[in-house]
Amino acid sequence: MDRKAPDAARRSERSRRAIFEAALSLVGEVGYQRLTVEGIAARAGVGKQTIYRWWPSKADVLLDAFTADADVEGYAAGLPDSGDLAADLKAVLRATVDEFRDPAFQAPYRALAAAGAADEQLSARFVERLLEPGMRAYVERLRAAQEAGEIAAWVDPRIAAEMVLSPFSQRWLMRTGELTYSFTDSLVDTALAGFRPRPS
Amino acid sequence: MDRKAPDAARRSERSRRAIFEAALSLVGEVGYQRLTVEGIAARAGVGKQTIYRWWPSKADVLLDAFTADADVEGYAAGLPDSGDLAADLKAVLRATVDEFRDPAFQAPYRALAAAGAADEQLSARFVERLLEPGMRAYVERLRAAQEAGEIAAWVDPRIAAEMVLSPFSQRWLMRTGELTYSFTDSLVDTALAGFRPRPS
Amino acid sequence: MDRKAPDAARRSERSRRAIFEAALSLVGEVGYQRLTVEGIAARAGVGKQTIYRWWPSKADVLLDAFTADADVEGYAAGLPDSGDLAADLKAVLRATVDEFRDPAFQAPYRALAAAGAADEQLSARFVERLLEPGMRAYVERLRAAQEAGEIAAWVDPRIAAEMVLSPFSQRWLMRTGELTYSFTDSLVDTALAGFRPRPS
Amino acid sequence: MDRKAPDAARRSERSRRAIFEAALSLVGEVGYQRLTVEGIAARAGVGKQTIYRWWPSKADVLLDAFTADADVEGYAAGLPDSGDLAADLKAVLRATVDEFRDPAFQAPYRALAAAGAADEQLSARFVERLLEPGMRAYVERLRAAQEAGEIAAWVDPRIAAEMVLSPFSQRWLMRTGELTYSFTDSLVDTALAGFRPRPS
DNA sequence: GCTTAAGCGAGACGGTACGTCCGGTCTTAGA
DNA sequence: TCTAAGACCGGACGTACCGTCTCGCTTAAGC
Repeated sequence: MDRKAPDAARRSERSRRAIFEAALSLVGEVGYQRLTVEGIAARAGVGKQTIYRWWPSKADVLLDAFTADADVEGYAAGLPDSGDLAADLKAVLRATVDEFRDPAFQAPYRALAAAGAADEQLSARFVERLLEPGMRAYVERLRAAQEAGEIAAWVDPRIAAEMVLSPFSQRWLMRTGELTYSFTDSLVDTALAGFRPRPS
Repeated sequence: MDRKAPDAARRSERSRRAIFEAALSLVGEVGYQRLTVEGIAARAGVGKQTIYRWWPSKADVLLDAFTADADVEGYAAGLPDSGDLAADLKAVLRATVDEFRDPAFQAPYRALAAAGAADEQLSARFVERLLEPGMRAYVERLRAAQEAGEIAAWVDPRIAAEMVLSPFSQRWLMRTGELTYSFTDSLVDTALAGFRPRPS
Repeated sequence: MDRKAPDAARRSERSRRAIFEAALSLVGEVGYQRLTVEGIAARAGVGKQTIYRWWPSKADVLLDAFTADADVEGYAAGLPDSGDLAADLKAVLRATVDEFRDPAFQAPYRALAAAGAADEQLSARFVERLLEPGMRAYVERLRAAQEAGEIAAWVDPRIAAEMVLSPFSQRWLMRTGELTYSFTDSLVDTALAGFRPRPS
Repeated sequence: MDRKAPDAARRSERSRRAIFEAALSLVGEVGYQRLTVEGIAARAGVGKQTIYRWWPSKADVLLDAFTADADVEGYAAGLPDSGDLAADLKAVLRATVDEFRDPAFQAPYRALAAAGAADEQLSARFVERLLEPGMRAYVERLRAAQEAGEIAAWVDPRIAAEMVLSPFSQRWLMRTGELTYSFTDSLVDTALAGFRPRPS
């Protein structure tokens, strides 16, 4: 029930891209707090109204900008399955450590996470588009391992996935600890040790 | 490094308390984004300068307000130790679930977490004063269990604590899942299953 | 030299008028010292920025407000010339006495005079737009009288005009004496007595 | 009916002088608008309350500071009387031109005049202490000249004095013209020409 | 000479207004 | 009709001073 739905067919692709680039570069330069719609419009060479016409807030611009860049990257293909669960998880997590250390990736992602933590509406979109697909890939890899007998039947793959991923996310988001390969390796080892099927 | 340090001995305790109460009630009513220094000052019956004299930002006001209220509450005493680790962890986590559902607690805490996620300076204080003491209590309870032989020697209590706590924190902060007793119970059971000493 | 010149073509005439009316009514109610840009904006139903966009200070708002009202009124037409110089000057000065006793006229005019006395930049505009046109009208009427032989050739009309007008202005501005018809009549009589061509 | 009259006997002469010096130097450096009580107190090394205890406003401080310096200077002795009225007036006015060109004199005097123009209460004190004594000296010199037969009996010395002095004051205060010796000489010549007793 | 009450330097306090920044809406001209 | 541009109303920012107040300290007067 918006005032009037703009005609998407007539939308300027050039402006859309310019807005994304401006938003991503600005969030890296000045941070999310000082990222402004006016600033984005000015750098993109675009009128403010062109932003407000298509997005309700700077957070939504950033979310689209970020996913437009990154949506191919994703976990669409799922996690690798070499048959060795521990090795696969460690490899993926080490890659993730690298990714989260890249400032160009970190700045907008952190901004979105922080904005999502504060805004329930936004967090729904953030989770759906960024967090959930990743988590699902882990859950499915764990389920596959379970079917292959690598993991005990009583283990809930969702809980297991969260036990591996959340300590990483938390350390990164709240800066409660360092993000090292040894940390992620330990996470995998400690978790999998408990999930192995028991003789008993 | 500051322009000039105000004289803390002359500080008005009345104003300090009024500011805390105003900040906590306002953040609950209007949320963090619309929480303003002006609004706090107005509700507290205080000049804006009295806030700016003692705190650099609304986030710092809120952090002090929250910890002034809560700093006795804390984990200073450590987690209970009944000898039954699983029962103790479940009880504490269930209490935490209740706490995080209380709007009066949740609003300022979430605001601080979100602000900390975006601001490195702030997150250092947030972690030190709120997150780390809680985490340490878990780590110590786990270490005690390890010494009592309930947990295998190879387990790193810090990693173990994060595997129990972070999934909870992450679900709450990012709203990636429900916070139920059954969730926290599952976390404890799944984690501890893997940590038990093995016969082998 | 300004940061960026606003586009005068897009200016809101409605806002401009509302600002003038607010400024003039407020200066009458609370005086110049307590006249504030915020107060003007509030009464005019206008954002503060709309004032700062077009005027550098409250004094400039008032100057424009006053002259917008009064610029037709003025001495554009010159002083009356009935052939009887003394009568003409007395009539005009008596009218001026009445005018300067009207609070609606006096409040903004006095405010501008006081602000101009303190601020060289402002006084240049104040003199050019308000004082000088009036003075010029007197100078020209005196010159006409000189050509008509009513005034001696050696008299400098500018000096003569100041000798008639300045005592009046000074009494009013500094409150050094009463503004009565008999005072202005005396001024005219005393001055003209000396300017008459002598038989000698 | 003040709250409580402070005990003038215990007043600190050192502070009083320091305040005067600070006020006069500051008004010269930053102008009257940006002259602040806090600034005066800081430069004088004095508490703000020490100023508010003895003066109701910065204008009153300045008025006292200025007259404390200048009250000997004054016209207490009256104008010189050499027997040649024109010469005496020209000499005094030329000296006054010099004085009003001295920045150390001009800054506080202009500030007081401007503040007095805006504030009726203050202008009463300003006129009484600074303007009126000067004017009275002129009136008396003119009366003496009248008694000596230099000026016609019908001339009102007060009007005559204002016709000589006010054009000067007005030019200076409102910056409506230059302050030159030739201007003041012309004023004297033009005025006195009219006041001479006539044969008729 | 000792007490005590005032003035004093200092500066925190509740306020008001400043001039700036930006949010989100609206208007205009151009493509 | 969408766009670039930007004026508009509104409201919060962080700062500067206002005039009041309270704190110890110094200091002169009166006991």
